[in-house]
Amino acid sequence: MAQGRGYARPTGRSPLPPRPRRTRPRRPRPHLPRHLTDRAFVIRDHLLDALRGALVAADLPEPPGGLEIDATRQREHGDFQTNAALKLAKAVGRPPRDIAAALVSTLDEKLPRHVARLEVAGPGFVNFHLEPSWLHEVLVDVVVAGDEYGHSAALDGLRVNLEFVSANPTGPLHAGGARWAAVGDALANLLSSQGAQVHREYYVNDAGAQLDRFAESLHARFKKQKLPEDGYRGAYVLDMARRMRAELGNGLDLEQAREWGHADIMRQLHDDLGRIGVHFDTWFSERSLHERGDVDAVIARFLASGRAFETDGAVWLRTSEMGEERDRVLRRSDGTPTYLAADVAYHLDKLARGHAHLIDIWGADHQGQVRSLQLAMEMATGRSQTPEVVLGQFVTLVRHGREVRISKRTGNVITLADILDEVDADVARLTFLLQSIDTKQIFDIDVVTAQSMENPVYYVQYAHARIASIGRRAAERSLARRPLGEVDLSLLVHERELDLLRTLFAYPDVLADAAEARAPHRVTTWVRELAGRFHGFYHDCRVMLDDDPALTQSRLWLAEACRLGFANALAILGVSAPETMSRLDETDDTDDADGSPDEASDGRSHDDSGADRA
RNA sequence: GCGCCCGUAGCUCAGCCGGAUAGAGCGGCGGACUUCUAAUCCGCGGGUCGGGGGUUCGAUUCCCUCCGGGCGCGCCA
Repeated sequence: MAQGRGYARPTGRSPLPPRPRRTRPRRPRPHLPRHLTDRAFVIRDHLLDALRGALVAADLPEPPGGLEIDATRQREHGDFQTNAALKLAKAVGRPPRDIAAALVSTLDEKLPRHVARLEVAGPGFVNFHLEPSWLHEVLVDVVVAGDEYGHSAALDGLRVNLEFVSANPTGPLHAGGARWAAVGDALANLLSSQGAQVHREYYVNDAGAQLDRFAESLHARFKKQKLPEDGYRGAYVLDMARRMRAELGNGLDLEQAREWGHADIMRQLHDDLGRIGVHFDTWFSERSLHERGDVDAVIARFLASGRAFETDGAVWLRTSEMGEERDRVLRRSDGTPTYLAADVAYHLDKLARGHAHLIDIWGADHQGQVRSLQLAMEMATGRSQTPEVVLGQFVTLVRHGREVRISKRTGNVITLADILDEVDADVARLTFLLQSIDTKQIFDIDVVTAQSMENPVYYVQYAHARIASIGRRAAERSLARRPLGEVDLSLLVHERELDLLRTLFAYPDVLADAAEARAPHRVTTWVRELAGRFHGFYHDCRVMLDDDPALTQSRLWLAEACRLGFANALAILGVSAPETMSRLDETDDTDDADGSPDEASDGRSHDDSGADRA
């Protein structure tokens, strides 16, 4: 990530399109006393400095690719390790263990602060075993950073426009769209944690034929006529027709049905997204682009600049000049602009509104559009890789052990609202954030609902609630945390305690890496680990000890540091951090009750299920 | 045919820009509640990291190839 300070991070190929790199030098935000992000690297920089000194003293060059110091994976290997000797072996023509031994003996002359001992291990690693004191400093860092713990200024001030969901307004949001809602919102939080100014945006495709067809279906239902050939036959259309009649009475024409239907769907989308805590800054209407003439203007500009040409009454963008196999149509021979033309106009508008970096989260079925849009944007602006498109794989809904696939067109879908009727929003959100968006997700309704007591959400929330509970107990005893400066943190030496601190130490890296990789699920992975470690600590280490006020104080602070970690990570994921958990009784007989087949998937459903994927 | 994603323990998935004996949850078996909520903790069993090459001191991780699965390559959105 961004902290390429002191030690080199090789610039590897990322599987995703290039990321905005921090262009300005890191400058801490003024209102923050001091970031852990900055301080956490102190230990590594400190060790690197020492190591660099040892290299010089031993008359060794910097290893190719730079010096690296990493946290070890196994406790027996100490706290940090360097592979410097391994990397140096070939260049210097000496066995790696010899080099490592030389480094160690030099370092041994004056052990760096916090270092207990050094050793040569394995093929030639140098392992740093540290005193727990360094972890006690981590605790201080966490507490000092408070709510901003782990945050960074890496993207300070960068204006990011993040478009997600953007499902067609032809039906309620289904489970597929819900995944992008959870992921997009968490990604927005994540980028904000790195200092970016993130604008959440939903593109409303209210201009195309899809909406016409939907309006026809609604009107047909309303008039109890048969549906058009490729109409929308989902039950929700019937529902809507019923409500429309109740609200507006009989005798509506198609245009009225269209307007009412559109407004109603928009309200549903807004409400359903609100139920899982997702709120957009802008709902951008595609129709408005056409009405303002932006789409025509884009086409005219391409024609004027010679980047487009007219043949057989259609306008083509010369993407073949960009190394593509074929050109792309901007305006059909019937005079109507293509989806691409509108999309270009839309993304130009985002730039014009001052957003420096554009990110779109789309479902994998829209992959075919990525290149067209990016090339067209490059031809219009000279900027490549704009927008950055994050593609996510589908959600497969499973119920009663069977995959259920149906599109909005052909029948019912399991909507987000349906899911939220059975599962609380926290469970839904975290479930969507459990795994990488590169893998298709199996959303098993029965597992997510019935088995909720073993859900990771509760595991994590319970850990947070336990901390709150300790706080309440402490308050009952009028036991308050004393100022940190008066507390002897060196009493924290239990392996459970140190594990917690190591986990907290890793958090700034996790956040920064997750943000850069556009992978919010990594935050989920981290917070689950923190929860696991906290439960272990809680079990083995009693916090409030009547006969040991000093240890009690340091453990209260440790618990507080953990609380900050939970609150912070859960906030990024958009999951609540409850103070209490309602006691689990034997009351809920987890039976599966209902059955209705369905499925859904799509991301930026420019169409929705366009041609019936089923 | 070409492109993108995936293929890790019975199941669902982590494993970050290569690092030293591959992790978690669920499921199975066996333990721990007079003490801050046992929605917890501890132990056991379980893996040719899809197959095969290559790069490297070192590959689950990078490259090539094959197999399997998902998705995409329109004057559709």
